[in-house]
Amino acid sequence: MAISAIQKPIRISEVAVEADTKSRILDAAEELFMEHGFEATSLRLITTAAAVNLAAANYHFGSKEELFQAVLTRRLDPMNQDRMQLLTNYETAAGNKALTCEVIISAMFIPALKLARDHEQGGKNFLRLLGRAYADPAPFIREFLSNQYAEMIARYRAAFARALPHLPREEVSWRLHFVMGALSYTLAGTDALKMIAQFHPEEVNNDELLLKRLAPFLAAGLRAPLAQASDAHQWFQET
Amino acid sequence: MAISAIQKPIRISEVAVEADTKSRILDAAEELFMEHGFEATSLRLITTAAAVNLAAANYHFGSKEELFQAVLTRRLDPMNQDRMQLLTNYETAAGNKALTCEVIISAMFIPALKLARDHEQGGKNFLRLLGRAYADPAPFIREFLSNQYAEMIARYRAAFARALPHLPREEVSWRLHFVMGALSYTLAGTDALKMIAQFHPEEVNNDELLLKRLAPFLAAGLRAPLAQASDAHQWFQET
DNA sequence: GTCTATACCACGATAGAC
DNA sequence: GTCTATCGTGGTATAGAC
Repeated sequence: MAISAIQKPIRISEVAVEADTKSRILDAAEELFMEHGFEATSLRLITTAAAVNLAAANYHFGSKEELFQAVLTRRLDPMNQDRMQLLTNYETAAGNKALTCEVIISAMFIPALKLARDHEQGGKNFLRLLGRAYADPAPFIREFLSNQYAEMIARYRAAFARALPHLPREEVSWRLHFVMGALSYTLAGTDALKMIAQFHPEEVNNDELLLKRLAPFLAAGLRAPLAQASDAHQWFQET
Repeated sequence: MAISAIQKPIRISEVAVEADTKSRILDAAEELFMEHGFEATSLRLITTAAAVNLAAANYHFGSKEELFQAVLTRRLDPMNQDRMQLLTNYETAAGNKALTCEVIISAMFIPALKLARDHEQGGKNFLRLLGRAYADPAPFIREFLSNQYAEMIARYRAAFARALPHLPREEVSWRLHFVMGALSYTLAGTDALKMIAQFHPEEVNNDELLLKRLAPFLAAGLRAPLAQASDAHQWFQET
């Protein structure tokens, strides 16, 4: 579950070695992908920063795409494990009672915040990388995330369905989709914020404060009354 | 305001000419950018599809980036004009009274729906392209959209601030940010939907139905009570 | 098994001929 | 305006050294 379980462990016979080639590539790639995005980061830049040969990247990871996936997996996998564990803990504590939307949302956010704070500086940028990847059109990224998230999404959809028993299952799925959208967009942001308003400078990069604002917004949206067919005219009849 | 006002008009002296080189490039680029995204679409692919020489793209548009901006501007500019005009109309009709969140949201959505329906097939995909561009890390895209949206965003922020007088201005800005995020993510989606649930097939590509679900969700979020400092513990104290 | 040098083809861009 | 030729850089495959 820890990061070390995913990286190739250093062989015991070696004592106090430098990080091996594979890890050095992974670290350099993470930093550069976070800074410039996937397409704008060249393998030559990565391997130069890692002080390894160009061909080593393809040798260890197969392709640039697989290297990118390895970078994401290393942090994403533990975070999603945490999310599901936290949800299980909450459900156990609640016994037969359904969880509230707020509690479910906090189970999604807390592991993300932990990641952002654990690797101070690095972790915060990783969330931005993740948010961007979530909206990336590249099929390999979409498919990869789809697989990485499938189990977690299913667990959360079930939890929200219990918390919102009056909503049709379809509506629950849509609203979960909106929640994921607002979350990833918000995490990817910082640049987008500038176009909307001037904030207190210390707030823009404070993920905790950011999510404290986002969570009530989303919880209220989740609890919104189901739109009736008779309401439709007030939205889109005109023009 | 119409699209033809932005494209270079065909000179009157020519009768029933074929679309000129510049327009052919623009049309082919729009279709291919929508299908594969910016980075994955090569100028060689575009110029081949448009049946023009490779160098013609750079001659007419300067660079691949500027060609992309031209593709966006052609449809985005009229849409944002429509949005602001619609908001003005609503405000005039309301007189001194503040608009409701629902009405303001509909002023954002209706022009997007009009675009999606006007150029059937093409327009729908354009919204996807737009949603993706909104989350793209490329600096030139972020800066371009920032400029394109600045005026419209300012108008809407003011409208929401009037509709939500009890909220601090900062909170209004944040919530508008969340609204834009959920909207663009939803528009960019279709792929992301698959990871969340199986829907009625006819619904997945029905933008009108989609926005009818999104609008009440967002309106409820906008009206959410402001989180008190004393509420904070229930969100993020743990772990 | 690891790592390196090198070659290959596609890309965006541009200079110069027509 | 349009085209050809060419440049530098990108991802990738492979042969061979250790």
